[in-house]
Amino acid sequence: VRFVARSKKAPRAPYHHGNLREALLASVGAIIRKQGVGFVSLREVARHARVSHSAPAHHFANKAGLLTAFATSGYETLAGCVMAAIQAADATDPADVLEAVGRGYVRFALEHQEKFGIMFRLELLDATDPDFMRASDAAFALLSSTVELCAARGYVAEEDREIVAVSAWSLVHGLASLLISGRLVDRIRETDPDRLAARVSKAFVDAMLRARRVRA
Amino acid sequence: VRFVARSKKAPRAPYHHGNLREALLASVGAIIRKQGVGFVSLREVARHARVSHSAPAHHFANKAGLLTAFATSGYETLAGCVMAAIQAADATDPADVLEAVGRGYVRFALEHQEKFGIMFRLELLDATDPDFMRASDAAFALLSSTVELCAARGYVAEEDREIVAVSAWSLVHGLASLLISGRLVDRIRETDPDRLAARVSKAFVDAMLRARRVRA
DNA sequence: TGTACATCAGTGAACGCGCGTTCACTGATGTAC
DNA sequence: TGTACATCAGTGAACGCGCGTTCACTGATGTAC
Repeated sequence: VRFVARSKKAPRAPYHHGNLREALLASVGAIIRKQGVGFVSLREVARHARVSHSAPAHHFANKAGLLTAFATSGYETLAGCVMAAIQAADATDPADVLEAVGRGYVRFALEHQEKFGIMFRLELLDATDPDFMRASDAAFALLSSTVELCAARGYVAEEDREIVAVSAWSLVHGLASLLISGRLVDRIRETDPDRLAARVSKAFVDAMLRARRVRA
Repeated sequence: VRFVARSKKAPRAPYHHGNLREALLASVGAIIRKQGVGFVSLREVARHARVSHSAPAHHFANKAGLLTAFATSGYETLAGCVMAAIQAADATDPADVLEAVGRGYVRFALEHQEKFGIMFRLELLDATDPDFMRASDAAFALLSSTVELCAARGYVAEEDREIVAVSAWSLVHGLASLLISGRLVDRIRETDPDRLAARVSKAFVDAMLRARRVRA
């Protein structure tokens, strides 16, 4: 009797969650961080968010929809990290900005591995989702517009613009991937990833842009 | 009756496969190529190789063992592709060799996507397997020894050796990953991946090595 | 060359499990009047 | 302010499925004598 009375008094979990959509997305991240992408299932996500296994269906059409929304938030966070790095650099020279973009990209990947690890797994996502496309295009635009600015200031010859943009993206993407995969550890002396990213970005911009500047 | 007679005459599949281990590894590749990594299961692999679902257990301890053996063969193929590219370049200058290494790496990744796509997924593998470690170390040694040769010939300052090696690896690894992920398509004009890889490799070696050579 | 026997390489049934999705339901909320 | 009712956001049982692994088995091969 006392038990029943207590349970009546106890603050019952509300039937309506209030912000389940966001909570589910946060659960996806927590599960990937703790256990890995392979452990993400709709049921596990629901379990983590403490709702029934069929609750997610009210917010996402299916598993791919959930993961796509999660990846979309990843591209938004990426853009935010890159912009934060740009602003922190407080640079007027676009070559300095490009260096900051590189640092921001790698930093994002390492600080948000759970997001980075799924953003390029198109086979798990619905790549035609409009929000997803918008977010990923916006993130890519930060890089390519910086390269274009560099070209406008004479850092990159017109015909090299595309190669420089692709190289820059490949460089930081590869560095982040290798760092996360663990294949780089024990093969290099520089143990601080932020410093490594900064050194790699600087070496690239020094060699590919600053040293070959066509005109000021 | 006639049916029975025919089935008796028909060349029965031999009870012993003969080379099941290799056939299973080939099946892994075929399944990834046709359907993707997510479709690889021990049962599907056995089905593809036309044996019972429990046959693989005689050749691999478990699923991770099968995938690790497959990834190991990937690192061996990678080393082969890189060496083939080096020999095709017929170069004496180590900077030219480094360019060839880059081309070979990307070419391997694109021609053997089914292998590349699993070689860095350590969470699926048993990374402590001695054969796996040996094969991946050997592949990495091709790159780092080329960079060391470049350093010995004055192309890279002593203190930059590590950064150049990491940058080179990151660059080609990132380029291959982005090409495969499809995030690069429609964003660049150069549609031939081999040519793109050659241009990116050349731009990198030109800027990071040739232009900054310390001594001949 | 023949035979007995150990070993190897398969088979197929069975196990327990977690999955995505569907469906009828119910509690909570918001709105029209 | 109160009430009827539509809509929204959850629940929990049920479905059918494929998975990895185990196990007792059997056919094929190799080896000792």
